Parts: sequence; structure tokens; C-alpha cells
Amino acid sequence: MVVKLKDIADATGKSITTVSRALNDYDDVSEETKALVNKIAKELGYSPNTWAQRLQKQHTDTLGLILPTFGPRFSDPFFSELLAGIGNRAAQLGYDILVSTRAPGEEEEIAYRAAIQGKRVDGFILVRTRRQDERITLLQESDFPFVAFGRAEEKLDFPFVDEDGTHGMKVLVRHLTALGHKKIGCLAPPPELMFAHYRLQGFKESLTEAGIQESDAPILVGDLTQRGGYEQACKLLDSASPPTAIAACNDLMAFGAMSAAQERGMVVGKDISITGFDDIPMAEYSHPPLTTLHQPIYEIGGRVCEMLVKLIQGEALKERYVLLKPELLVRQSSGSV
Amino acid sequence: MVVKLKDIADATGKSITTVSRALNDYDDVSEETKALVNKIAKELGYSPNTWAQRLQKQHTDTLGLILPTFGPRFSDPFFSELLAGIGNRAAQLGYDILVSTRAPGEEEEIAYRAAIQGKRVDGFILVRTRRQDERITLLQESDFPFVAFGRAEEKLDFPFVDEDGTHGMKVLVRHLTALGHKKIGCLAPPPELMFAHYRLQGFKESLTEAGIQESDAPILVGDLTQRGGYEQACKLLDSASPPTAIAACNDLMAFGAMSAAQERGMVVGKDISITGFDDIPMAEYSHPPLTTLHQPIYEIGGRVCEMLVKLIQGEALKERYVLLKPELLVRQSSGSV
DNA sequence: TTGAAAGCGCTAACAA
DNA sequence: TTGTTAGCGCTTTCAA
Repeated sequence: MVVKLKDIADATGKSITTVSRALNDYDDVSEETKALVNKIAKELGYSPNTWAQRLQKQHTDTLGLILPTFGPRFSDPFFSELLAGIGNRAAQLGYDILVSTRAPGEEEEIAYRAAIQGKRVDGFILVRTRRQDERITLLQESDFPFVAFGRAEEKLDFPFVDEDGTHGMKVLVRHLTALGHKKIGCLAPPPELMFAHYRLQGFKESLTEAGIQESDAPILVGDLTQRGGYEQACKLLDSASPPTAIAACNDLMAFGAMSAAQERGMVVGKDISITGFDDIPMAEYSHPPLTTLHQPIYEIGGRVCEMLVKLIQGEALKERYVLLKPELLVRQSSGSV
Repeated sequence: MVVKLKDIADATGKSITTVSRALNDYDDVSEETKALVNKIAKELGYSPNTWAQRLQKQHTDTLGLILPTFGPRFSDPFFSELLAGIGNRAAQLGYDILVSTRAPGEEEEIAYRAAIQGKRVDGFILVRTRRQDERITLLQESDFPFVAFGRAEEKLDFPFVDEDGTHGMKVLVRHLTALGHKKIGCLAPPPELMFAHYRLQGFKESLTEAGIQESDAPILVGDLTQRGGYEQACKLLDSASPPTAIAACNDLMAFGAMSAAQERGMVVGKDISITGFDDIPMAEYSHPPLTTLHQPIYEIGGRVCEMLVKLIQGEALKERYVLLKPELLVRQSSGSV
């Protein structure tokens, strides 16, 4: 049924080896033979059995990506934008990408182990790094190639791309204080995530800078979804002395916060300022358009992918650590007090 | 470096064969031996080389998904929600999922051929079916298992899950006409997509039902993104006699249309009604929340996945054709004239 | 209950 | 320039 090398060998009267070499364009095969073999191969609709090839070659031309899902689903546009960047770049470089989703924990670790030991993939792209990230330890112990999107807390050495969340939040809070805000709430991500750490650090430092008391800067943790943002924002808005600005640590939570404010009859950008972080495509089209920090998610995906492929192919990385500065985009969701 | 069967064999003093059978829980291996082998295997951190296993077993436990991208990227939340549904169900069923992105055309066909011939995957999940869909022809000719999300124009027989777009649009337009709208614009998807066909059919039929002239129901084609929706909606709104309602054929375009209207100082849900289709998670949190047709995207992903696995495993499908009724969710983006 | 041996489809030394 | 041979790590007859 399926065409294999042997069929081409039979059809051409050549040996399997010769056919293999002709197909792979070795230069010790006559042009004549090559032409013949290629012709027949095309006629028969041959394409190589990937497993056999990989078993032999000991590499898979596949990159692994295990998305950490909190809760039953990840429908975060952030991930889909990232995945697009990774996937498209991978296709250009001749790599496939093997995706799965696993909640942080034992199952996740098993999945990594199985992929490494079973040689499912040549390397991993790690996303959303965590404090004490067992994935990093595991990968390093196994001496397995990987590139992370995000840094780690410990002084572990591994290649990464990350955005400077601390810097970003500082720029953002300065924007808010310049507008006259003196009471600013923050919608923070779960603290075990590294980016939560950096963004929160920026938030806190810039408060000190502006002379704002901790009591005037309530921080609530949300689960990064609209719903999470909505729920936490409600608490903020219904408190005794609600903030005049809410800085959400991602766009999705900012959208949730906007809903909460609007539900209470407030005009976002006037009665209250709400900001995000990430600049997902939706941010430009919310009502009002969201003031947020832009990170080039799609490009980051491509970049990470590229770095990993270099690593796998044993090439040196020009830059092992990439830290990007997010850019403040002031849109209409923030305004003066 | 990497642990293989031979290492366990050496460590236990058993043969490779016995070890293999012990690990796979054959009943012709003594309990004693099994226990020993499993213990040592765990100690050594063994997991099988996937490629060797697959070469031998002739199946891959992997499902293929090639996302059709129009334009350079797909950051459609619709796809990420679908992927989540597929991915999580696949993990439960012990399958991996191999994702790539390819624009419709020759490259896409090559990717399918290579995956089939090279036995990369056991089956395919086809999304966003098209008129004269070459993918379907190809898969059928190759007698390769697949399940589609979406129907095909021709009377081709293949298992699918789809939502009844015609019915959905009818329900929606009835809602709009009941609110008194007599001039309704439509933001349609590219016509080569099957779901465009069904949704548009519903739109047109319900206009006839309501006695609305074609001239009062302008249809503009957009590219399914917010930007596309925005651009086409601008044309509609800036025309000589703009519609009082805009029915977008997906949520993303509806968001774009909302921006266009708001930019012109209109209050959506009051000065103009705007509706979507899909009910992506964002729809609930837009401002105003979007009136749209709900389809259970996440669940559909899981369902399609399940059907494909059954097909691969040779089990009979209880339902070969699944047609779901989308449910109208009236939120605040639609109101009476 | 166990082991020897063949073979999945391919690539790559080594010979001819 | 070509063919012979071995082997990647695993499963599975077949024989002991």
C-alpha cells in the first residue's frame, strides 16, 4: 500500500542504498541514476517513513511545547499569538511542533520526562516560567536543549527571551501618577509565576518613587482571565475608598476590570483609569481602547523558536539572554483624575 | 546515556524480550519478574523510544492538525479555544497532537501528503472546511482517517461536527427584526469558507421571511479579524443610508464593527445594534457585552478529537454527523430601533 | 515462563 | 558509481 524505498529499488532495478542516496542527493550517485530514481519516486508518490528515519538519525525535527494550563482550559489569546509565532517560524525552519497542555504538577513532569527519554522532540520551548521551576531543573539535569520565554528566580543559567516587566510597570505607573492618580489598585497574577514577580516589583518600586503609601495601592491576585479580573476589580470598586486607577498585570484581566467598572456606570478613561499589559490584538479594539504595555508576542515566539533550533543544531547563540523593553501604548482607557 | 531495554535486561539478568513483555504486562511473565523489571525500570528512569516503538507498531498515537492561516498569523481566539478542547481531550485519550499552520494552497497540500505518507500521524482533524476542499479529497483518496469541524459543499461522505449556521443566523435576524430593524448590514466571511455559505444562507432566507429587500441588506466580506470588521463596518456606517443593525459572522469582526461605531460617537445597543457569532470568551466582556450565537467551541474540539480516536481504533461511531444548534445569547449590543 | 531471532524502514560504514 | 551489511530500539513470532 504505502511506497517504501524497496519499491523504488525494485522499479528502478537499483539497490535500496543507491535509491536512498539518490534521494538524499549524495554526490557519489550518477546524475542519470538520480534523475531516474527521482522520477520513479515522484510517480509512486513516495515520501519517507518518518519513524524509520528518525530512529536511524536520532533526531526528530520536532520542537516540544507543553502549555501550562491553570484550570480546565487555556483560551488565552496570548498563547495563541505566541503559538502562531512559534509555529510559523518552525515551519520555515523545517521543524514540527508538538503541543500539549498539562497543569503544573506531577502530570506535567511525567510528560516532560517521557518526551525527553522517548526522544519525542529535539528540544523544548518553556513558557511562563515559575519560581522554583522544576521543569528547568529537569531539563538541565537531562542536558536537554531548551529556550524559555521568561526568566527564573534562582541564578540558573539558561537561554531565554523575556520582557522587562519591572521596567514596563514603572513606566506605566509613572504615566498614571502623572495623570494625578494617587490611589492605584493592582490586579496581580498568581505569585508563583515569575512575570508576576517582575511586574509587581515594578509596581511597588514606582509607588515608592511617587510617594504613595502601600495602603493606597491594594494588590489583589487574579487568575489572568477576564472573569478573574472582573471578580477582583469588583472587590476593589466596592471597597470603602476605591482606587481611581487599576493596573491589571495582563490585558485579559483589564478587560474584566473594565466590565466591572462599566457595570457600575463608570466611564473608563474618565471616572476611572484601567490599564493592561501585553497588548494582545484585542486591546486596540476594546471600548475604550486599552492603555497597555506592548510586547511583540508573535515575534518573541519566532525568536525563541529560532534560538532553540540553533541550540539543537549546535550553533552558537549570538544572544543567550534577550530582555525586551515593553513599550507603553497610551490609549483611551487611562485619563487624568 | 539514555536508558534502553538492553540496560534493564543487563541489570536484571533477563533477556530483552522478557523485559519488553514484563513492561507491557504480558500474562506469560511471572509476577516476580514483572515486579523486578518494573522496579529496575523505574530506578533507571526508563521510558521507551517512541520512534522505535512506532516503527514497529505502525501507529503513532498522534493526531494531526494543520491550521489554515489566512495572512501571516492566526491569533484567532476561536482557534485557541478549539485547540484547548482538542488538546485536553487528546491528552486524556493518550494521544499527542501535532500542530502546524499552513496557508491554503500547495504548501498545505504537501504538508498533508508528507504527514500521510510519512505516517507522522494516525489521523487528521480538519478545521474550517472550504468549498471544493482539496484536503478532503486527498484524505479520502488516501483512505486516511479524519474528522472535520465543518461540512463540505459536495455530497462527500465523511464524519463531521458542525454547527447549524443557517439556523443560527435565522434566529439572530428574527431577533433583530423583532426589535424593529429594517435595514441590516452583514459582515460576511470569505465566500470560499463553508461556514460563510451556511451563515449567509440563513441571513438571506430570514430577510425574505421578514420582507426585507436585498438593497436594505448590504453584505460586505471581511477577513474575520477585528481590523477586517472595522474596515468593512466603516464602509457600512459611512454609506448614504447606513443600516441600523450589523450582523457580523464572527465575534472578532463584531468587535471591530463596535469600534467603528463608537468612533463615530454611536452608542452600541442603542444607536446601532451589532451582533456576532461564536461566543468566544471575550464576547461576554466587551463593552457593551456582545449579542451573539453561542457554540460550544471547547466541547466541539473534544468531541471531534474523540470521534477521530474512535475511528482510528476501528470502533463504530455512534453519530457520524453531528450538527449542533447554536444558541442565541442576547446581551447589550443589540436593542430596539 | 523465558530467550533467540527476525524485522519494522531507513541510513551509513565499508567493500567491490 | 554501486551494492552488501549492520544496526537504530523495539515488538513478536517461534522454539525451548
